[in-house]
Amino acid sequence: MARKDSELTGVKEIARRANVSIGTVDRVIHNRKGVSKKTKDKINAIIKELDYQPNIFARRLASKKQLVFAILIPKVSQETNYWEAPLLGIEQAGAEISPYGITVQPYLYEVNDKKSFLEQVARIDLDQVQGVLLAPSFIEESAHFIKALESKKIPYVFINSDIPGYNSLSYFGPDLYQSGYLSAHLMKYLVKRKEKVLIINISQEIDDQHHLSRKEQGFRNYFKDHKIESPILKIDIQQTDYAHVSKALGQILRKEPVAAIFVTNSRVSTVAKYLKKTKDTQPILIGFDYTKENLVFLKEGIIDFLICQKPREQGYKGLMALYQFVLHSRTGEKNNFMPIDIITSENCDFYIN
Amino acid sequence: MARKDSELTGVKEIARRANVSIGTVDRVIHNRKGVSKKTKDKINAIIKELDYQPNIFARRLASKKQLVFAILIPKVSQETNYWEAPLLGIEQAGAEISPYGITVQPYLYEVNDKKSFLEQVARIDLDQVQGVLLAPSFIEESAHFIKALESKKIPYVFINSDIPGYNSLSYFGPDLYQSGYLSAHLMKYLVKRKEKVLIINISQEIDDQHHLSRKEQGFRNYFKDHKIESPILKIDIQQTDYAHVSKALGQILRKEPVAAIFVTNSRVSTVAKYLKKTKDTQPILIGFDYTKENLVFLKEGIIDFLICQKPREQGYKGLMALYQFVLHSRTGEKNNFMPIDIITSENCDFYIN
DNA sequence: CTGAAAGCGCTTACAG
DNA sequence: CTGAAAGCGCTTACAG
Repeated sequence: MARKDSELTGVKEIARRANVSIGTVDRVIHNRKGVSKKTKDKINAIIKELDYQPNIFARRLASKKQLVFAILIPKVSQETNYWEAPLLGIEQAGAEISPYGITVQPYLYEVNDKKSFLEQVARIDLDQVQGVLLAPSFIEESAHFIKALESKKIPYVFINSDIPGYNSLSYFGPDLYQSGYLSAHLMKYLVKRKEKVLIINISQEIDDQHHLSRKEQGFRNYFKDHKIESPILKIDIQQTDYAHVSKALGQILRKEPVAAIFVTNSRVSTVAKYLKKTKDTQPILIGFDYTKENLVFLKEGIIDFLICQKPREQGYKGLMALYQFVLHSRTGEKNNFMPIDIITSENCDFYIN
Repeated sequence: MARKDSELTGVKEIARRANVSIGTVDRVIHNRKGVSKKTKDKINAIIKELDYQPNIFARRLASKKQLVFAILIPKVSQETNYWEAPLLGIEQAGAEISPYGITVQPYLYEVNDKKSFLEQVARIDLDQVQGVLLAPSFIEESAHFIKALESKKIPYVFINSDIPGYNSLSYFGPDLYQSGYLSAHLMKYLVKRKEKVLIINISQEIDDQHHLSRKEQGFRNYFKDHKIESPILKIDIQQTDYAHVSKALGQILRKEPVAAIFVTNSRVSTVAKYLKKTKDTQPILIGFDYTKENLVFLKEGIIDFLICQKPREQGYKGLMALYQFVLHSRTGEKNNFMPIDIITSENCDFYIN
């Protein structure tokens, strides 16, 4: 039995109401050119009126082309295996969405190397990419790339650190300020009144905008807010290799013995390595991330606390957010702050990224 | 231009090779009857040889029927809002997979009421259901239901507690034994040598197979393994209302003052309520779950530690596992133990289910 | 037990 | 600027 006209669904019903062919409807839906403003407006009105939701099965079946998501994050380096976890999460999400015709293409840069970041960016062909998941480690270089994405209307998601003020789809990672603030809260329990505390930033890139600075601010503000009298020293080390770090540490620690040290990133293991070699009384040591190197020192008792923020989940959820948006136009929360997990030698064996 | 025969894909290629129609191929793929063994075997061999993966877009487009997943979990009760979290996770997953033609039907039973469990089970029409997500609170009653599922070949996933020995697709929840074990580890730091510790089970159903017993075993075994000399008392309270619990507590605590109490489930708030009213020295109190009631007592310092195991994630991941299996024949890990999070008044505001 | 045909709701050339 | 038709890879009656 033939369907009544009024029961048509989808493009056919739209076409019928607009008195055009489904081809024209398709053109309007995809914002392709070659449609008069008049018919375009008419069709759009009907789409709105019907609250038309395209059938994704039909769409993906008819259009054989794959969607490509580019992943721009650091590669695992000799210094740290931190970036293994996000990649695992991304791979899992990638496997789950691959049946929907999505291909994930990783572009991995050296974590300390702006040039390598730019090289990877150059390799991405934006005409072949429908979404980007990135860790914007280098702020200026990222800004440039993001402009290109926005002009092509390619959606992008930040993980691990964000750059406020951009129109990213969403962000999955720590609340940097808050994680510094919580570290200070922990610190409060561990140092006595007026004992000195040292903040260490170890990174090639350190400036006021930078991610590490936001953690430092959180840390300092906790001390301010709670009127803690311990003086805060601070040192920036812009060469990340052990030789440089140990030299810088030696200089300051010989002059200024401190009760506790707060390292603003995963490089805490480098500091631990130095402390282990000195026989002085060991200061309390707090740092970031569940890396292989850090775990060793945590279990040895050199590192006291690690703050960790679900790196694996950042990758997984970040990619899923991209998928939800590109395939289903579904947007979730913009800022997704990971829980601030406190890892000690006692609970580290149970930790799940 | 006509395609070369060898380029056919999917059912058409299978049909060509087997010298049958695609209708017959479809029958074999779906194990429908009415195909001679001979052709069936031939087709199955070809499917295997080609490693044929059905195109889910085409499948879902052609077959207009919805898939239904039944959710069988407790409803939020007056006594505890624990089950709110899993339901939220389930709803989120449900929203994400609804574009794929999946409908989620909740069947919520009273957490303390076997009859209500059976009533909900009776409401589920197994001929209309393609998967089940359940919290098997009542062991015998669940066993019966599971048998029905297995005879109909309906896949099912456990959350929150499992029943070992069944052929569930997977389990998302605590490692019950381990969470008892970790609780004891915590306890070790908090009680002095030879001080008494009290274990409290509050539940209508308590027996050797039961979930609570497995936590208790873990707890006891930690003490054994580590030769901790504190004597362990234990009490089972099978009426969960405050009147009964407080009476039972009064009886034992008047006779036997204890340094610490371990409540094996979320009912710890009932114990806290009692302790708050007595003016005796307060024992250390450890229990389970991030419920509204428990949080109040945690912040007041009556409850010292809450063990929490991501109830929201259990629901989300459980439903996703069902979806992955039913739509993509993808199976993950069978046992998915949630991390054992330790919540204190210090970090409770940062906790994410 | 098996086949031939229609149709699911889109996209993609191609024709005008 | 627009339309008509073929086709994506399945499932679903229906016919025999």
